[in-house]
Amino acid sequence: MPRKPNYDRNELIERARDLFWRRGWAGTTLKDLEAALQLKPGSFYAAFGSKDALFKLALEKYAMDGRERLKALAHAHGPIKALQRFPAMVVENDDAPAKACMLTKTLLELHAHNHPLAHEANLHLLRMEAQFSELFQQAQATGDIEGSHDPHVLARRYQSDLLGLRVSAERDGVDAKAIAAEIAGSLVRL
Amino acid sequence: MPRKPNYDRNELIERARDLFWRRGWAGTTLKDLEAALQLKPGSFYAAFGSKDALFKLALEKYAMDGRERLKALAHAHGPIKALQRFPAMVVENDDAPAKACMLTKTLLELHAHNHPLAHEANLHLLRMEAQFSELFQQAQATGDIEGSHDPHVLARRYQSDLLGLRVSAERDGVDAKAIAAEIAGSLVRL
DNA sequence: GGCTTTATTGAGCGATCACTCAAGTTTATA
DNA sequence: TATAAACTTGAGTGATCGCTCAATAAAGCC
Repeated sequence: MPRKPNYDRNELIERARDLFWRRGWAGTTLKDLEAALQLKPGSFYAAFGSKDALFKLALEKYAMDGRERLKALAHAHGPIKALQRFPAMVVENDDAPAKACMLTKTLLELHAHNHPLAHEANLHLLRMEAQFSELFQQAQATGDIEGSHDPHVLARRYQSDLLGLRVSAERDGVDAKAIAAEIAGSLVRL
Repeated sequence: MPRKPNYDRNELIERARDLFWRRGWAGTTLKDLEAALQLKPGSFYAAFGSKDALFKLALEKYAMDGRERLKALAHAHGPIKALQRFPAMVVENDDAPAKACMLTKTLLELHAHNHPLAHEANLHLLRMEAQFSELFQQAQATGDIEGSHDPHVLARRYQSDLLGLRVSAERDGVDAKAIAAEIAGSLVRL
């Protein structure tokens, strides 16, 4: 009976993710979103409810993409090679709206305000860490790295290094690829 | 002939630094600053000119404190021990307004907007990196670490690890002290 | 072609943003 | 003690914030 929206909701969320990722939460205004999504205020609020609700969807899309990229890498090259290639992959993606991690940016911007989105970002980071841990565990099972290390400890350190790498990559005049190579190299000696 | 201000300018800058550090640039309003500094708008603008000008002063104070803390550590324990203790020192400072680095937060929030303060933050990070490099060089001179490593490469990686550590420390449920210990530990095997 | 249902539009809401400025107050010098 | 210079005050500026809503347009079902 009714009328269908003349936009692709999924594509709108992706465009919103790119905006939020680049400009941050406070740095992205509704005017920006209306321009990027080609939506008037009324349609925007009919479709998404609020700026925060859309940000949450954007965060989820961002996090899911990250998990799937890692999973694809592991499926193609095995656990240890996936962990070694992931840092460079993240840093060399020139199409991305920013080098820094959107979860990091959200966490740092909103954590002090006890904003629910900061907690949301942390949850996504935890899921990513669990995936790292799983890969380390698999790498131990296949004998690629020593079995004496605690995979959770390895994952925690690996993620911290990744977060640092991506902050560094956002800076001007820092050779992030070199840092990525060093992180990968440190996994060889395990 | 004139009248003296009834506040300590330096103390006001420190209070502003703590606010900005915690809440970020957009997240700190002039109302917040007026309340924390006990200054009416007129006095505020007479004293500092603008929110951005005060933020710049706060950044400089933050960066200088960091450099001096590292310098004091090196003077007390020598270069290699200073580099080993610095991560834990940063993470265990419970009085600080935040665990994350103010330079990182500023850079990530404002870089996409080409805001001058993002460039300012990057400059302070470069000065810090130079100080790390100098300590690595000294550690090589005293034979504490191998001479084959490029101190600039070591400093770049060390700083990246530190940035990651401090992002991790801002998260809930992450054992940052353990990560700090691992960063320190990796310096022993050089 | 009605009829229902949803999408679209855009003017405009109250709140808050960083900031201004004229008037009043305090202090040091003459 | 009169004067000049700097500091303090706080109401109020225009701009922008996220968001609302009544009016209008379009699409599927009978």
